[in-house]
Amino acid sequence: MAPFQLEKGYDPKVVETRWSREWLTRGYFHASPEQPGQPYCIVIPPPNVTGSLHVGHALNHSLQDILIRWRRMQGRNTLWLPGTDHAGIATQNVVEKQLMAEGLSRESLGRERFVERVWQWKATSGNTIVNQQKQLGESCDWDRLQFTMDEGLSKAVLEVFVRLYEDGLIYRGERLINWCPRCLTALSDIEVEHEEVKGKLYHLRYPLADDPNTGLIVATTRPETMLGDTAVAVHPDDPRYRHLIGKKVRLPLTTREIPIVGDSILVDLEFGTGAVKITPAHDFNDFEAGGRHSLPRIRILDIHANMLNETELSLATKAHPDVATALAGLSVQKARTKIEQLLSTSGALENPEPHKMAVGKCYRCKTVVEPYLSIQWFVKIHPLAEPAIKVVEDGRIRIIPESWTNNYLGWMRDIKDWCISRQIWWGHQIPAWYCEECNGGFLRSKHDNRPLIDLDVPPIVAKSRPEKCPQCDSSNLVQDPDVLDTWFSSALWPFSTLGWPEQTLELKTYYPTSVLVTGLDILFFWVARMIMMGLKFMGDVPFKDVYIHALVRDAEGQKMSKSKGNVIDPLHVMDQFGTDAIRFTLASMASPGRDIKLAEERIEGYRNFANKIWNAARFALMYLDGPRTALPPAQRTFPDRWILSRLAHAIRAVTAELESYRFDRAATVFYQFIWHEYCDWYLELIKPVLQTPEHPDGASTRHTLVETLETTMRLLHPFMPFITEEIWQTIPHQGDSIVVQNYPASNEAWAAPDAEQHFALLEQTVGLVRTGRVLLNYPPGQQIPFHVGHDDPNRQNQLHQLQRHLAHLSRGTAEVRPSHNWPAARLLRLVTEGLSVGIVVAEDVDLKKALDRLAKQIMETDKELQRVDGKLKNAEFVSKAPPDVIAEHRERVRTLARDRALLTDSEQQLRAMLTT
RNA sequence: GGGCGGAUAGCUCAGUUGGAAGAGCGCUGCCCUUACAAGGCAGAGGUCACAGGUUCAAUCCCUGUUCCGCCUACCA
Repeated sequence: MAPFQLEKGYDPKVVETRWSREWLTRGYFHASPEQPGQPYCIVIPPPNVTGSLHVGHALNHSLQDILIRWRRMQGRNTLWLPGTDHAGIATQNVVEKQLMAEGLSRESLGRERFVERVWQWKATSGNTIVNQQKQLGESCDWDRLQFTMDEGLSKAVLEVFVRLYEDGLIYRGERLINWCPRCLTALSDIEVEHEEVKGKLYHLRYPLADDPNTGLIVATTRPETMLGDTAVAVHPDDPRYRHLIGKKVRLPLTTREIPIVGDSILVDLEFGTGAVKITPAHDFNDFEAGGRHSLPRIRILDIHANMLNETELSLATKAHPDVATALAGLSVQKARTKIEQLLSTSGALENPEPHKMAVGKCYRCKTVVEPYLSIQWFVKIHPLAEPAIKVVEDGRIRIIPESWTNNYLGWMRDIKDWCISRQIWWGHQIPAWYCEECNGGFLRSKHDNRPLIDLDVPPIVAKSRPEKCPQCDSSNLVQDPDVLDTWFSSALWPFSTLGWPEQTLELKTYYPTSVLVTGLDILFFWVARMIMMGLKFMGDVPFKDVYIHALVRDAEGQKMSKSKGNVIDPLHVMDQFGTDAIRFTLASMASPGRDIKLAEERIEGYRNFANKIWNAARFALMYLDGPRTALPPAQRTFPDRWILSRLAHAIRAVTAELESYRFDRAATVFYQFIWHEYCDWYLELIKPVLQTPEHPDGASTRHTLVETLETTMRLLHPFMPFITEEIWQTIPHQGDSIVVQNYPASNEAWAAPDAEQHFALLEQTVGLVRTGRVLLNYPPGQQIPFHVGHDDPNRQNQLHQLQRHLAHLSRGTAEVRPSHNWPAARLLRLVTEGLSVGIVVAEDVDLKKALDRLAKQIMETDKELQRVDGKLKNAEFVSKAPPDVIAEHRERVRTLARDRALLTDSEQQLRAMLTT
C-alpha cells in the first residue's frame, strides 16, 4: 500500500520551504570533531556582508553543497563552514550612502559613531545573504557562522599582524600607491582594474637652460603633471641626446630648471621622442627613476586628485603666479585642458597624436585611481610567496583545472609587496601606536582629523593598547588611524574560523581543509594569500585542492551587471523554476575552463527534468500495492537485471566524475540514466507486469522498482536535495532523512553484460518498427502486425526471448522468424546490421515516404561501403593498421553488403506493390 | 607587449590514449497511448575555424594564420 500520494505536477515551493527548515531543525549539518569518519571540510568563500545572493554565489555554493552532501553521505566527518566578510570599503560605502540620504556624513558623525552605525546596519541587514543561502538548501553548519570582524577572528588578525611585524615582514614606508580619490584610501595593486582608453600623446618642448633656442621634446600622456617634473630622462646610448646628459632644461610655466639624466630603464629608444619627463610623485616608473637619480618628489595633487591650492602650488612647483592661479583646485581632467592651453600659448606644445593607454580604476567604485605618494603599511611578500610557490610546484596543493597553475605561479613569482593599510574606518584598525610626547605632538588632517604621523616616528606594535610609551612613560599614545585591507583577514579564514590562535580540536580535526571552491576572480586576492598565511602560521597548506569554476555570464556572453540590466536573479529563478532546477543547471554547465552562458531556457529544461523524476515516482507509487520480494539479482527478470546493471554503471560514473570535479559530466549521466534509461525504457518495460494482477514476476519487479528508485534518489540527492528528499520520504525507505543516508556504492552483483546486450538488440528492433510505423503513417495507438528476424542465429534466438517486450513496446504483434520465410507481398522491410523487421502494409497506405526512406538508406549504405572498402583496398592500411581494426573493417563490409542487398530487395518489393 | 583558453548541428555545449561525429534547447511530422503535453514517438540538421605537416588513418597530435574571450603588463 502506497503510504502517500503525490500531486500531479511537482511544486517546488512547498517542498523546499518545508525541508530547508526541517533539515536545520534536526541539526543534520552540524559538525563536531568527535564525530566518526575521516574529516572533510570546506570553508565557504565568505560573501560580502553587504551582498545578496547573485548567480555567481549560486554556482559557487551549489558546487560546494554537492561535494559536501556527497561526502556527508559517504560517511565522512563533514564540515562546511559558513561566514561573511566585513568588506571594508564596500560596506563603508553602503553606509555612507545611507548617511548622505539623511544629510549626514561620516566626518560629521566622527569615527566612533560611524563605526557604531555600521555595526547597527550589519545587525539589521547583514544577514540577508545568509537567509538566501539557507533557501538554496546549503548544508552549512550554521551554528558556526562567522564574521571576519568577530572577536575570535579579530584576535587572529592582531596575532598575525604582530608576529609578521616582529619577523620583519610588515613595515611602514613612503611609497607611491594606488589611491582612490573617491574612497579616499590606498588600494593594493590587484584592487585596481585596468581599462584601455583612447588618450593623446602630447609633445612638450622643454628649452635648454643654457641655450633656450634649442630644447628637448618630451612625450607624455599626462601633461597636467608637468608642474611636478623634476628631471627629463633620455637614453644614455641615444646619439640624439647623449651629449645633453648633465645639462638642464627650463621647465615651462615655472621658474625651475631641472636636470637631464640618462636612464636606460625608463627610456625606450623607439618610443615617442626618446625623451621622457620624470614626475616622481605621480607616476610609478618615474618614482623608481627618481629613486635612481635622487630626484626630489613634488606633489601637485591633493587627496581628491585635484590640483593643490594656489599657495601650495606656487610654493611646491615655483609655477608662475598666473599659472598657479589658473590651475589651483582643478580636477585632473580640467587641469589637463588648462595646461594644454597654457603650453600652447607659450609655444611649448607640439602636435599631440592619438594614443591608446590603460587607466586604472578602483574595483569598488570604478573611479580613476591616481598614483599617490603617501606613508602606508606593507607586507614584505617574497619570503611568504616562496613556500607558497613550492607547495603548488610540489603538488601539495592541486589547482583544478590544472591550466590555472601557471597563472598562479607566474603571478606569485612576480609578486609585489602588499599595501595593507586603508584610510577608512570600517575594518581592523592597525595595532600600532605612536607616542605623542616623544614626537612633540602630531598634526591632524583637515579632512577627517586623523593624526599625520611621519615616517621617522617609531610605531609601538602590540596586540593591545600599551599602557605607556616604553621611552618616556607617557600614556599619551595615538593609535594608527588606518585599518587593514579586508583581504588581510580573509587570508586567515581557513584557520581563524577554526579557532586559531587557540589550539582547538576543530583546528586539529579540520585543518588542512579538503578543497577550496572559488571563481578565478579571487585567485590572487584570496587564494594565494590564504596559501601564504596558512603555510606561515599553521605550517601546512590550508587546503589540498583548489577547484576554480567559471564566471557566469548572460545568454549573450556578457558579464552580468546591474547597469546593463542583464542580471539573472537566482532567487527569482528559484521561485520560478525551483531551487533544484537552478542547482542542477549550474552544475551541468560547470565545464572546466569555459565561462557559463546562462539562459533561462536551460533552467526551464531542468525544471522539466525535475518534473519527470516526480512523475516517475508517482508512477512507482501507483503500482506498489502488493508484496515485494528481493530475489538475488541474477534471478530477476530481464528488465530488472538490465536496469540494475545500468544503475550500477551510473553510480560508478557519477562517483568518478565527482572525484574529478566534473559536475557537468555527472549531470549528463543523471539526465541520460533517469530520463532515457529509467523512464523511457525501464518503466515502459515493466508496465505489463505491474498492470497484470497476480503476475508471477510482480513481487520481484515491485521490489526492483523501489530499490532502483530509492537508490537513484540517494545518488541524485547532492544535486537536487529537495525533490529527492520529498520522493524518498514518500516511497518505502528506512531512516529519517535522505540527507544522512549512505551514498550508493557500485554493486558488482548488479552488473549484467548479457542483459545489456539483449537490451541493445531490443532497442534497435523497436526503433526500426517505430520508424516503419511512421513511414506507413500508422498512428501511434494502432496495433500493427510485424515480423522480425536476424542473420545471426544467436541474435535470432535472443529475439525469440524478447518477443513479448518487442510486441509491447512496438504496439503490435510480433512474429519472430528468419526473414527469408516472410511473406513476399505487402511487407515493408527495414534492415540494419543484419537485423530485419517487416511491417505489414495495409491496402490504403501511401508508400512514397517509405520508398524515399529506403532509397536514402541504400545511398547512405553505399557511401559507407565504399569508404570502408576503400580503406581495405589500401595496401598500406592492411599492412600497417592493427589486426583488430582490420578485422572490424572486414566485418563491417560484410554487414553493409548484406544490408544493402536486403534493402534493395525490399525496395523492389515495395515498387511491385505500387504497380499491382 | 606577454600568457592562457575557446572556435564541433540554428543556439548552448560535451567528446575523441588518433580507427564509423554526441547531448540539451530549438525546428519538422504524427500522437492528449490510464506517471508525466513541463509529455510520447519518429525525423531533418555538422567537409569538427583556416592553411600546412606527422601518420596506413587526423575533428583529435605538431606548426602557422584568423577571429573571440579572459588574465597580466610601467612603453612615457
